[in-house]
Amino acid sequence: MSNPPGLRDSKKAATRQAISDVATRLFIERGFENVSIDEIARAAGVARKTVFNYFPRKEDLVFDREEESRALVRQALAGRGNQSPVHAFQALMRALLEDRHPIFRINRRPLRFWRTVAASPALVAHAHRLRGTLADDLAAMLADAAGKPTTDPHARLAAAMLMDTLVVAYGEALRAFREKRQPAAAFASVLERGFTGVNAALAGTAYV
Amino acid sequence: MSNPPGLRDSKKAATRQAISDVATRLFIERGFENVSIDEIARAAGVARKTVFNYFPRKEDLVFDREEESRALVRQALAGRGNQSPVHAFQALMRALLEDRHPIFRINRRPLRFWRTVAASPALVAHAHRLRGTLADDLAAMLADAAGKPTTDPHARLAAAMLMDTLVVAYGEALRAFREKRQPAAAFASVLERGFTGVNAALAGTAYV
DNA sequence: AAAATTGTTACACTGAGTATAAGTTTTACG
DNA sequence: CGTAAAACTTATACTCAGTGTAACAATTTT
Repeated sequence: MSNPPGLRDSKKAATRQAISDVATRLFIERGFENVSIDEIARAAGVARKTVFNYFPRKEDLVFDREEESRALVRQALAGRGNQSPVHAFQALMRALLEDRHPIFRINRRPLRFWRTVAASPALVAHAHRLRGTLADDLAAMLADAAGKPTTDPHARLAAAMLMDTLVVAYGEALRAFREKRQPAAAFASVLERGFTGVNAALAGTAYV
Repeated sequence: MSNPPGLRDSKKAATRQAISDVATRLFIERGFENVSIDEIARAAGVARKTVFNYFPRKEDLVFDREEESRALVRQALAGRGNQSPVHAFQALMRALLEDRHPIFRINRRPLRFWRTVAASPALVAHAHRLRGTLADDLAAMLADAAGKPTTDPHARLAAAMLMDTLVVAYGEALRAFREKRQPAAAFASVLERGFTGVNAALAGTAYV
């Protein structure tokens, strides 16, 4: 499957990284809307088309780590043993928090990142869109794990509420960090409230 | 405040309606992505710029009733007496369902509408975006009603979960309608589950 | 009936995103 | 090795959404 990297692949990785780095810098300096793909291509010493090659939409230059989280969840649900799908998901989140997993990294970088996002209507819109598609995916995974049809409303409800919990908890953790309070405690507090809600909502179904 | 309509205003309303009707028809016939603003303008006998005058973004030709629902909620929260904000919201939703309010209309029209939406990635994305901004607005309204800062995480959690409940319940009602089951019952069933979850999540806060 | 408002239009422009074919570099294979 | 196939990059040209501006036309006000 995964052969030794090879010159081509490492060049590709380098090009992709170069474009991403240049774009990130420009976006932070001047804001997402005020940087054109042309500029990014020029600054990265690459053709306009090459940028689109790696990042089909401009927003992908900012958000390009969806797949990572999806894989994490899929994996956790696959290896959940006889635990219920929702509890497996909740256990995963608690573990990620406990292990300080990079996906929940709470420091100055994501703070700056989300500040850049908040400053751009297009990026805020894209973030909402991502939340939506991730919730849809999670719903399908939960339904699948419970052996229900992928459109089961209980799965959709559970997935959406779990996503909300994560988003709100993470946002609150960042706020706590900014205000020099305890981020992990803030995160956990919202997390447990949300989980309590989900468990109550789904009581009596195959998901909890 | 509201003077008699006047020729200008009625012409405006007519133009807007004409554009909207033409666009709706074309979108249903050929799909959102396969109809350009130019075509809509031509078919409506109006300048391209006039279309953008009434509908700043192409997606607004499809979704243009956000404000309506926002007003409904704002109104309910304003006149809630000594009821908690979340319960006032829940009571409103139960009442809208009970009264067969047009906003929760369940028949062939919204079914076709959402089929058109589902067929277009851009429209699905926009629907997610709308869900997000409506949840943000609701959070601000709830926080405001409870006398908390607009960024209160509990308000955000409640608002997001309430939005999810509505979206999933409505989707399930449409599905029930399509499958000739009882839409209202399906709606109510998801609604009450969601509300139970929200109430459990927010227990002990100022919101329930 | 003239003047002031306000909506419509024509024109020109920017920038995202797509299509295609030609040019380069890497890899695979004899 | 050296050549051919595969894969990435590039140039070019295009479509379409969305914005800015100023001229124009219709309505409303006085």
